[in-house]
Amino acid sequence: MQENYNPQQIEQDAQTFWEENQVFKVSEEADREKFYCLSMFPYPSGRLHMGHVRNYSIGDVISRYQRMQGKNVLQPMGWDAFGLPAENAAHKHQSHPAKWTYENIDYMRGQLKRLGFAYDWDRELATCTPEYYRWEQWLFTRLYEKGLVYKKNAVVNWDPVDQTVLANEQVVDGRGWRSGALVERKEIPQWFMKITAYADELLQEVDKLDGWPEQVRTMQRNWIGRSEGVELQFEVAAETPLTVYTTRPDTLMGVTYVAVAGEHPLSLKLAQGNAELQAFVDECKHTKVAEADLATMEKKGFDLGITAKHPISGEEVPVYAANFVLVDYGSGAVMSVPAHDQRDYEFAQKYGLPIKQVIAPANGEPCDLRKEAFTEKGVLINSGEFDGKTSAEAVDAIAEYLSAAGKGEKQVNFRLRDWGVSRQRYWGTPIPIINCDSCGAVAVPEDQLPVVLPEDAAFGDDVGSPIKKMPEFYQTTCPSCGGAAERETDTFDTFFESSWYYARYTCPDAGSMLDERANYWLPVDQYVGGIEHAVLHLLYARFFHKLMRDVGLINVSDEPFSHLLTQGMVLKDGTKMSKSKGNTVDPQGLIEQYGADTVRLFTMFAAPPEQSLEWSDSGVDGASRFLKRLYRLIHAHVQQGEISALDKAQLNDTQKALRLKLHQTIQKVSDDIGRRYTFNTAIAAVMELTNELLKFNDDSANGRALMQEALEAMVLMLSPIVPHFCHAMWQSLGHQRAVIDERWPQADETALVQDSIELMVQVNGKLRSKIKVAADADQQTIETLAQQDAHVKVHTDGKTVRKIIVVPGRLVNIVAN
RNA sequence: GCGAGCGUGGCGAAAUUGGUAUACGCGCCAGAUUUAGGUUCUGGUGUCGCAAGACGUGAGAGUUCGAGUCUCUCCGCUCGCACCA
Repeated sequence: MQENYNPQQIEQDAQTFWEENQVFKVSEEADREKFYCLSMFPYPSGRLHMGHVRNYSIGDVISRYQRMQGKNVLQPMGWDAFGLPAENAAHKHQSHPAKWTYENIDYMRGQLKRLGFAYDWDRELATCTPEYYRWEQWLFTRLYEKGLVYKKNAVVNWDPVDQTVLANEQVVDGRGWRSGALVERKEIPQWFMKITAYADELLQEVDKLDGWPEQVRTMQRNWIGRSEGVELQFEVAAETPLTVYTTRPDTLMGVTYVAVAGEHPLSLKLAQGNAELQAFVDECKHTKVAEADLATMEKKGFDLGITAKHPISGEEVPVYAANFVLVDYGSGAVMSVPAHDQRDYEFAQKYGLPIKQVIAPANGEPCDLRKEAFTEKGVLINSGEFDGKTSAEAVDAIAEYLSAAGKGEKQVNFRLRDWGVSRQRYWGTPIPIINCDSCGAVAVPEDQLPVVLPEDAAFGDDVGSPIKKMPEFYQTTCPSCGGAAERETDTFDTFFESSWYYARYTCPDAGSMLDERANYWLPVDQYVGGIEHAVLHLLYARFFHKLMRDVGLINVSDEPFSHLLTQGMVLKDGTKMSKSKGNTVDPQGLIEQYGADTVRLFTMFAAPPEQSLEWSDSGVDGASRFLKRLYRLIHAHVQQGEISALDKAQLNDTQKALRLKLHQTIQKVSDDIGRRYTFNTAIAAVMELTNELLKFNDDSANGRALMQEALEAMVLMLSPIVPHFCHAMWQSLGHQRAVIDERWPQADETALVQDSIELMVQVNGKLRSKIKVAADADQQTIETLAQQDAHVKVHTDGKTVRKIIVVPGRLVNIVAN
């Protein structure tokens, strides 16, 4: 053993050992309990950032801990390799997305290996390879046959100068990020996946995901957003009736206008020959597609000059075009009740529309509609035959009335919308569809898959997808009639690839989408990734799992991830590390300076995994210092030579106290790592023990045996976190077998027995003293001892003791006045 | 706007089931070692107060013998919002 800690040497040796012995390669073993630990795969953006290091350190600690529990642990890694940044880089540098992506993968793979993560690299996959994406093309064609995908028009951000579709992040202050042109909303035909067909199951099974954080489950429920309401029609003279959906049919008699989207057919029709309205419709076109922008922009409307007939009263109410109504969500029209909806209220105030109260507070209290809408439920007024009914009664009564009149029906709605998967981009999976003038959209037959993305496409200054200008790609023949036809040149949303990669890792070389191995490994036992994926990625992956189940590829589970850990962001100076803010810390430099173990130790120690982590350079120093101290402690111990067996019966008080502390630490660390996932407190407990050991100067045979016991336990407990360090220390402590093959230490119950314990003594809830009592002291003894205590007496003298509360093993509270 | 969180020393944080507020680490102060710097080691470090003690977990209220923890109101910050991944 060298005198000084040399992380670079130690880490190289450990990694060489792991690689030569292929210790992380796993296969299915029917008689062993499996544990599938997955971290969200990275987008190969160039270099690892601290968020990756944190994510993968957490996953690695859990994997290594589970391995020490004797489980057959699968921990894979791969690349979420399609995406916009590769395309942007290609346009910028006139290079190619494939080259850029593969070079990034090679560099980042090297970084991951240098960090010593226990991955089975034989299962590595990159989603941009035809071997991967061919199977999602296959699934898509199957789903097309099953009617679970369809094509419809949908709105995109359109840059009129660059003549291209922009992602939301490419729209800055309403303008294209390159051209600076005012972005327009434009409708184009796109493919959709019927995730709404699974809305009920996706919602119901959230209840079963008890290994997920409650906040994520709530977000999923809210996102799916099941609501019960009524769909009803407002007739418009000489036009198609307007269909609206409301969750508050009890307020129906308070409708004073109807609003339709600016791009609603009715608005568009009336705009012809009405310049003012046309200007308003055009203005509506310049709203970003993002919901947040719609919700926060100024609400504007335009009187269409026509009326709609109230389905019950027959009253004619004005119809407005409004910029906040979405044409492609629901029916593109909403009924408005200003008295009982705040947004409608503000709109009515702005445009001088009537506010008609139809709900009164149930408790008879007055409500002032001069200030704001009354949005709670209550009792109906001004509602004709429905007067006096409660909101709940009125919902049924009004629904029945509408149903009988053929003007409406009760309906369950979901906020969840079908998933638009078409992207007008190059660097993605080609959508396996051929458009034929006579046969329509035809799925590419199975024997013609994969539809390979041409990697020789030319990238230059111009924006947009190059395959849209490559006849050699899109010109083809119709598989159905044999006539000339054109391929889809759109590609899939990259969420498509990330929705099933977890399953493909189980059988990365399968000659089908998945094979029987998936049923051994699935579901994922622990999934680790950023909280920013709480809704979309996780929902799409849950959806895909059910799709794969329903085409017969999976039969062991309905859900992909049984436990989920959402890690917090890495911050510097209080804000998220990002290139644009210039506050990034490159892990590479730290690894070279301190070694991988120090970087891993700091990221695990600085904060619990679900909280944001504030970066601190001096904190990294602290982590490094701890490893050096522990190294010196082990070195000094090993230098003293042979160790004899511990004689538990002959321990003195100091030794007993240290051994108690040791086994309490084993208990705590086991709980912190195994159950609580609070790695920071686990490390703190080991640090505390280290401090005790540094003070423990006992050269006796039993003292040295106890030191050996403690150091061995600490090395085992730290090995998931700083595996290279522990690999070397385990050898130094005299072991032949590698620490990677050892089991997790067990606390010795006999070491945990205590004769006496300390109790806090409070008077009226304030801490006044501490008393030492026998561990088995009865309540009467404790009460007497507490009352006799001098510090207690100061506060109870002259008062009457009313009550004494004894919390066993913790405290005594004397209530006196 | 809607949805979900967070708020504790100078800083990162701990307090797991309503029961010792600030463990562990950083920083800082003092001392030892060292030619010096760095390293390493020892001690100290919430605020006010000479002390006894009082105060103290974003603000305010409530429940309780007892509240960082539970309830309500408010303030501030962060994340997501369907084409960033």
